Amino acid sequence: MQYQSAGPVPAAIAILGPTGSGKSALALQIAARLAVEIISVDSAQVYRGMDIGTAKPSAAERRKVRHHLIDIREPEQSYSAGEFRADCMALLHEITARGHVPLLVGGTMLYYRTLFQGIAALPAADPALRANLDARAAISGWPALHAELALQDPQSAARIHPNDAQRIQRALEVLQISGRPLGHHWTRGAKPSSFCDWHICVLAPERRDLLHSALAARLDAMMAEGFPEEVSNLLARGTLNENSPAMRLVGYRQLAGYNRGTEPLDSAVQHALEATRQLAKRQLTWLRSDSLLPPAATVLRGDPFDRPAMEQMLGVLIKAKQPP
RNA sequence: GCCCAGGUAGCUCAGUUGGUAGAGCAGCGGAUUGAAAAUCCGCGUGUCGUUGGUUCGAUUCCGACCCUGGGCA
Repeated sequence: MQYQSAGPVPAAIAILGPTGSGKSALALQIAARLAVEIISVDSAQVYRGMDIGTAKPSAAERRKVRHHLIDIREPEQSYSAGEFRADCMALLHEITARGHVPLLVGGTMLYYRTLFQGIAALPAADPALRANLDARAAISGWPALHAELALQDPQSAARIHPNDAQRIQRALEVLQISGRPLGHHWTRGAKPSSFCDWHICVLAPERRDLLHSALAARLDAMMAEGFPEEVSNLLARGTLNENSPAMRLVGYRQLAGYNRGTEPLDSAVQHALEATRQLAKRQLTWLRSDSLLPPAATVLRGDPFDRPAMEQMLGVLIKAKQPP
């Protein structure tokens, strides 16, 4: 609500698609014709020093077009969907005030969801509390904590699977911090998405096999650019372990095994590729879901491997956004 | 050439004392509210190497052949 008084309703463009579907390339084509600033909607590109494996835009590209929400955290830190929403809302207004068009580019669909569908006003994560819950789970197991949740917050317990450690932990965390179940907060916090006039480009490959070969080629290129060195540099800091959010990222997690000597390189690379495909599949599931996009948006869907379709999408978009 | 061990799902393998088979991984589908590139859930028909034989019935037992390892020559 507080954003309605912040100025005119921004008109923004958003590009969504699975990893490797050419979001950045399309963004640069748009940037060549419109005065845009890019907002990265990517939970991995927030980390400094994690460039190759996150397919971050190059220094040259970032010099050409202003990018936001890249390199805003150290790999030891965490970022969150809630923080993203707040940061992004502020940027939408700042960029609009500068007379530029905000261009959102990324594949972190939960972040988009917080923008398009709103997010409840929930207490932030509490590391000490999480450590405490982890310790208890190590002794009695997550199903036991799920049983405990069932007593205090039956609604959440019914929704969350007993094996889903992360969500059980979050539900208990919210309960302990606020004394209220998750559902209580949900009914109060949701915000509408009508603060923005959205033009949304959805890149949805028709053929999975083409996406898979693009992902393989991109991983090869990352390896040639020195991805393993990037991972060993991160591990050399001595401050990261397998539970750090940054080291759970696709590729980094698998190459860390190679770096520690527990896995041969070819096998680590193969597993990294598989993890990338699985990520793309989950992103495509989001794109098929009807709980992601805002109801009132202008949505353009296209197959990124279909050149004419992409040209047409670009043309429609430029025409719609060009000032008269 | 001989001997031994294998040949079962895309891969690695289990199993069937004869009644046509199941795990892990991969893959596919789904969920997704401050870790989301995370986390979790669901989905298993495959000439059981080929071909003969025995049998009511063979992937299973027997023979031959083919292929892959290893050993001996």
